Amino acid sequence: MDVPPAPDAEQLRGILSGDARDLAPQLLGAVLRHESRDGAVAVRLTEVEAYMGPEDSLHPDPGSHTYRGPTARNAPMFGPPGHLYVYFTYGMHHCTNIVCGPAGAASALLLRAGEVVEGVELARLRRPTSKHRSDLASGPARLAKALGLTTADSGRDALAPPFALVLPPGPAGDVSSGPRVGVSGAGGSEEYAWRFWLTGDPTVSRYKPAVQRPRKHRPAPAPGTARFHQR
DNA sequence: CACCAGATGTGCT
DNA sequence: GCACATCTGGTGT
Repeated sequence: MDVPPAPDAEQLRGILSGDARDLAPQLLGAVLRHESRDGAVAVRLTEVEAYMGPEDSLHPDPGSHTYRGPTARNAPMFGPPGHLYVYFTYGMHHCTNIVCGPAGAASALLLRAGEVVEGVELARLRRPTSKHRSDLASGPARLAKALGLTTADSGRDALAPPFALVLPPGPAGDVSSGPRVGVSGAGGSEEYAWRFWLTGDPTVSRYKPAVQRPRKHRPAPAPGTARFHQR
């Protein structure tokens, strides 16, 4: 029985140059591996979310970090596919995306959850608070922590050492979809149901709707007052 | 299950 | 300057 050869890194990059929303189901079941000085950890992805860029005029994505254009932080999202976009949030967490789409088009898949399939001991050391093996990478910041990723890894190529990405040979299982987690405003609505997960997988993070923030009151400048910059 | 403190980079004003 | 954040873990009901 001939098995089609696994795509090499550049073929994989070609695949990843597609639309993140179409790629999401293919990435479910894929394995991302990171080898560090401390050892290797690999995660089989079970939950991802697509984020698009401002250039998608049909469906500009108000939930995306790129909605208001390029900045120093989101620059990797505008770069070539197959690279990592890692950002820091809530004062103590990192989240990891794999960049999709051709260079110049900002889109990515946020890695929300997975199953640690290699380096469970190291992942446990990195995540001492996890009580069960299924908790090790069950959430975007948990997944980044288990893989040992920080903003220092943002922009690095996920398809070259010390990283590796392997797609599943075929569909990994039934895929469900729904609104994205933690995205406030319209970007978190059913209209942007760009969260995808393997139906019934125990490592998928528990759904939590975005916290509804009462629009913070921004005092209007009193009439007659002017603002000017220090210099 | 609900609620909430934590702690700081980032981008808008 | 300051509000917000693609979240997590702990506590209490």
